[in-house]
Amino acid sequence: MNLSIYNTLTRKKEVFEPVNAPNVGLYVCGPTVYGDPHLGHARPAITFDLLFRFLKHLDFKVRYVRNITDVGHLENDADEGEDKIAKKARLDQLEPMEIVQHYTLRYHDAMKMLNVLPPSIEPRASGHIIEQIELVKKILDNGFAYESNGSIYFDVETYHKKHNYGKLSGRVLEDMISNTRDLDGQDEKRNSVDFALWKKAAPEHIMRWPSPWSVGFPGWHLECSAMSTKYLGEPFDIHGGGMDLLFPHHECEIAQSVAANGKEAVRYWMHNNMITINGQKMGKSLGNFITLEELFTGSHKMLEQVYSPMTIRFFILQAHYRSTLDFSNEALQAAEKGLSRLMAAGRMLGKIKPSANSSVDVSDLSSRAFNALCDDLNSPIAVASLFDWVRIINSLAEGKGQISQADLDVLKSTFNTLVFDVLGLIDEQNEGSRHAELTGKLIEMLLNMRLQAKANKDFATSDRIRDGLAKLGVTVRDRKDGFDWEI
RNA sequence: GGUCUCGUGGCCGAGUGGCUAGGCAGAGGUCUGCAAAACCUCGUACAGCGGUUCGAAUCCGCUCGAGACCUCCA
Repeated sequence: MNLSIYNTLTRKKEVFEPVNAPNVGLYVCGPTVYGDPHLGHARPAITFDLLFRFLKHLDFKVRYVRNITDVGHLENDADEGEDKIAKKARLDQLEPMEIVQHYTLRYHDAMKMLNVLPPSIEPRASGHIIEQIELVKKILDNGFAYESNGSIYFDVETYHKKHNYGKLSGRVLEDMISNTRDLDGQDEKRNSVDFALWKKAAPEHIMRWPSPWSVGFPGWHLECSAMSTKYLGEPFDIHGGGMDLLFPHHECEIAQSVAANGKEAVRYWMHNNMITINGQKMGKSLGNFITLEELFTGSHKMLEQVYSPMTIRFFILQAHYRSTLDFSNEALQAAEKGLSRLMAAGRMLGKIKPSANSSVDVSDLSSRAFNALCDDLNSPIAVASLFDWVRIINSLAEGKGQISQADLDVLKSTFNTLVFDVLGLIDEQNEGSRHAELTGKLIEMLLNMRLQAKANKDFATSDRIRDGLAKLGVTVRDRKDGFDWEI
């Protein structure tokens, strides 16, 4: 079974063939670090973490590059637009790099909690000014950019005469020109659709670097073009990001690559869809976003309860990455319950006693899940198939049906591979700290005493133990041959 | 206004020209000292109206509705 992925460029699913197998180059647009990471950030992070993990599972050698945007991302496209980082620094009276450091660490913390693997390389825009200047030079030399008052702009119309500006987003340049509103402060540009490659910095601007044209800073779109090809070569395999970056960001990346090198740098473009809240996009500018920390601590007025990082991860995996996903307490609670059932079944696997023969077909179970992931990362189908396993595991645990030792071993290892390695879920109850281990042993000691009490028909003691544990948040479930518990 | 996407049972969400995912919630049952869990059974849903077809929720057209992008956003 081959992996196929939906390529935004061609609008269809294509069989994935790396340029240089078994190596795979993957670039994903990371965050602009000027605020706390929110639920929206979790979507691409988890989507491409799944891709990263699955590619590795398929024995590809993946170099995963995810950038940190720490300069050049303007508030808007008008020339007066302020750099997001610089603005935050001004408001908080901090060095821009303090802002960058603070929110980069916050982002890393959140990613770790979501069990998102760190990328192979995490380059920063500010660390690649030289590469970006070189790229601007090439584009200028090839006649696709012009200087204006110390700033360099990409000449979209000239580019479009030879190439197709809009091929990724499906936009028609002529329409865009006629439909663009007049914005203030665009005097430097020849055309409203032109975008900045290099901006001359105002005197009060702190983040500034020398260049042949002015002391200034690079344009936002430039960093991804410069950093992706620096580390992944040209062309490289997969470029990912949120759908909202499709235009203009990724369209401009293509234009920059073609203008500089005469060819496109990316073979497969992948875009995750948005998370919505009450049917509307959750976004910074709309002010309706929930930060990941608020979710983990339940501290947001819209949240009815705390949602664990794994609940968020599972919630996101239960939808296909190209669909919008609507946030609600109800949906998140459903995900939480489903996940806990899945994890309980995983723990139950260790308690199943093998028989001489099997009444279940183990190989059949795994193929459905892995085939689904091969089909453009269809994680919802993969997850759905897991629940077939859950039913079988629970039935086996109750002594209904039989499984041989060999099949049981296969079942365990496939379950672990799929659930923990590929989907990247964590059994939060089994998180193995020494405290957790001790707690588990204490709980089991109490439950064994309760078992004894039950055997003696001392239900008063038995209930006292169960109720006491319940008050501490430990759910007890009686089983034929003992008990099961969950925090 | 332009470009595009979507409209699936109480909720979330897959899928697809004929074999009616899955989760959560709900109903009944089995088990159990009780409870919970687990297991079994139960919902014939695909916005509306036409058309194509032996057959469409799945393809086409129209209507209505929602959203995204077109300015920063994952």
